Amino acid sequence: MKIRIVDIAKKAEVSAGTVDRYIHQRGKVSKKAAEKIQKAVKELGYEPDIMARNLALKKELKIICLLPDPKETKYWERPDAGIDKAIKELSSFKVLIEKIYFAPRVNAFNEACDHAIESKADGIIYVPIFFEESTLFAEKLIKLEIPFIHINIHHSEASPLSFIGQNAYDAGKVAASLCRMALRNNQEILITYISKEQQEYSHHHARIEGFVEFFENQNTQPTVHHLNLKVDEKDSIHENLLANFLSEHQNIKAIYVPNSRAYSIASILKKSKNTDKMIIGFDTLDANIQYMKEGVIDILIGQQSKSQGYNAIVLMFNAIFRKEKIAKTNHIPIDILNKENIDYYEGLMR
Amino acid sequence: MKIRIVDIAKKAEVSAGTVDRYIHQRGKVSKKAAEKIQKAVKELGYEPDIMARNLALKKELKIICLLPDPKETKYWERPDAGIDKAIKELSSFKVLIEKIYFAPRVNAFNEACDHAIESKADGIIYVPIFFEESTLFAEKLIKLEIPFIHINIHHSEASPLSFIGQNAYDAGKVAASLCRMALRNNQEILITYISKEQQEYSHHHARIEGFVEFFENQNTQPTVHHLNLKVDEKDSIHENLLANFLSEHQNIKAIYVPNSRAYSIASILKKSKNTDKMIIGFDTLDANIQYMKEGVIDILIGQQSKSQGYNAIVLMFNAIFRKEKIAKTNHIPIDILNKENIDYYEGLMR
DNA sequence: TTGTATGCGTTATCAG
DNA sequence: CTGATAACGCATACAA
Repeated sequence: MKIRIVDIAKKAEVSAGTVDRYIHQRGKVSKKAAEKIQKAVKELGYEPDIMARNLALKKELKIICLLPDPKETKYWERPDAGIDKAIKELSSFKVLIEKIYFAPRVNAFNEACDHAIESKADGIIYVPIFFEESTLFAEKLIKLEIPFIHINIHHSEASPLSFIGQNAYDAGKVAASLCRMALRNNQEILITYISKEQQEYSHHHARIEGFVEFFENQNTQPTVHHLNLKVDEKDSIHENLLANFLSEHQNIKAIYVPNSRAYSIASILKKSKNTDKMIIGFDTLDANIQYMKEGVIDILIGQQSKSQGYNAIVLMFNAIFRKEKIAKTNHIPIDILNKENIDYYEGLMR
Repeated sequence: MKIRIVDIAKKAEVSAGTVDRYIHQRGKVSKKAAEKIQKAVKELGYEPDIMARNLALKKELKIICLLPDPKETKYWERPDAGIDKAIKELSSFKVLIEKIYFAPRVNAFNEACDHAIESKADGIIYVPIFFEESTLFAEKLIKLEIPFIHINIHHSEASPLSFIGQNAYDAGKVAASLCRMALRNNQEILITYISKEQQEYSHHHARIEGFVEFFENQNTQPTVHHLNLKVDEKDSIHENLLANFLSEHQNIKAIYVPNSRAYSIASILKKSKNTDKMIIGFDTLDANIQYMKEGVIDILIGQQSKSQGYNAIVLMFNAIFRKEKIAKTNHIPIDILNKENIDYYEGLMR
């Protein structure tokens, strides 16, 4: 049978109002009353009725999500879609979920943070894309006692309520394990990191580390080359650099791209009809998927981007609305995708 | 702003009761009233408040789940766990979820079906493990107008409200694509199907078909051998059969097990120190995972068993409680698992 | 065929 | 500090 507030009120010989004040520690309750109520709660085992609570609630909770503008970086479309899904799903609850996009630049990030703080949220979800600024922001939030969750990028020094994302180091190892499976003896590997000037991300480096260190524990260790390219350079420069590198190192049979820009390498190789290389990259951007279906990209590592956005919201909701304690880290699976299984990816997330 | 029943009642110049009767088509409503209400609903856009509805509801919905006894077939532990998760999550709603286990035999299945029908459920979820009996059961349910969902095994002839599970044929292709990646020229493949006497499942055969047909579309086609074993036979018989087969066909480098019994092949190969074969199988049973971590099994194809159970319930709940229309087929991703990513599998499902 | 009143469990307000 | 009571939006029983 269901225990209601009035049930424990009767048992404790006080009124429902007092029980409510005790349970939610609002207003003052005398010691005598508190003790009696505590006893009654323990004996009867009260569980609040979420439905009734939500119906009676006056003010609504506010959750703010800060994320890089999907218009600027395509990757963020999917977490964004996940957030939208959560918004729809939670629409019958009294929660207001507000999204703030920021351009992937330090000052835009800072502005967004300030804006979020002004909005007086009950919980904040953000992507700690800039290390130091994120730390600063976290300190402010802690001072204001606003709980916050990190998604996608690991940054435990800011001690968020929870982190939800992939273990980048191990993701690199997974990529390496697939290279090892496919490569023959003496074949070599090239790691191409295409990044913006002065803007390399720690999780990309972790993916490289994991990849490299995987082979250090193997019996036979293929030669691993590195080639760093800058996003701002012209395509033709990349084409030349890559072509030269590959012709100097004829044994390279696999190219590892530790961020979502595999499509860019794929485009070069496709143009030059250099078709015998294996490409392995990250993230299911449309462009990546397209090249995978054409057979240019062989493997993509997926990180369930949509589900990350979705679950960040749901976690925060459960934490502040239902007062559940949530896990400090929520590691997303490291998904191996190829031409054959890509069509089913993130199936039930729609 | 939120539109309530009284809002549209006022607009339509009738009482809330009439609106309620119209919306839920209970009781009679005059044509004039119906039209006015319809117009008001269209203009204002009414969305029922799930919370308030649930609070006011008298009787609770009943959902029954029929699934093979996890005690008899280990595989079913995970869908079962998923069902439990859904039960917990929906506990604040007025739904009663009842599980019925059956031993994996025809008469036990039939008994369970009868029992389910007697229980007068509002929705039934079951595993159509026996083809003809499932068809019969489906016909009864249709006659009784009880909606039902199939999980894990595809059986569209019974025309369930929805099917949730993997595309077995494509899963076979995924397995094949990984073999192709790993195999060198001239290396051969062995398919071992370990089944019970007179009890082969169509989805296992589909996994074999998909596997075989994948290679038919490739340039170079490895030789594929077949070896069928019966579960009831002694281990030693299997050991001998396999040993003989492998010594007769020295070029076999990969063994494909189209059901969850890869551990059984792994155990044989481990014992005989036959360590250079690649094993690829299905499902993350503890035994399979164990052998994968030891390096005996190389690849497992996962089908998110827990999430299947969980989502079956949630889907049914949404269908009958929130009256959502749900997709006829819900294909689960075809997950590629190896030693490196297995620890993160089904991460957020806990 | 229609309108109205009561209750679901909680929150929030207000008078004691 | 405490108790009583009116919402919240909907379902349901009953009266008209």
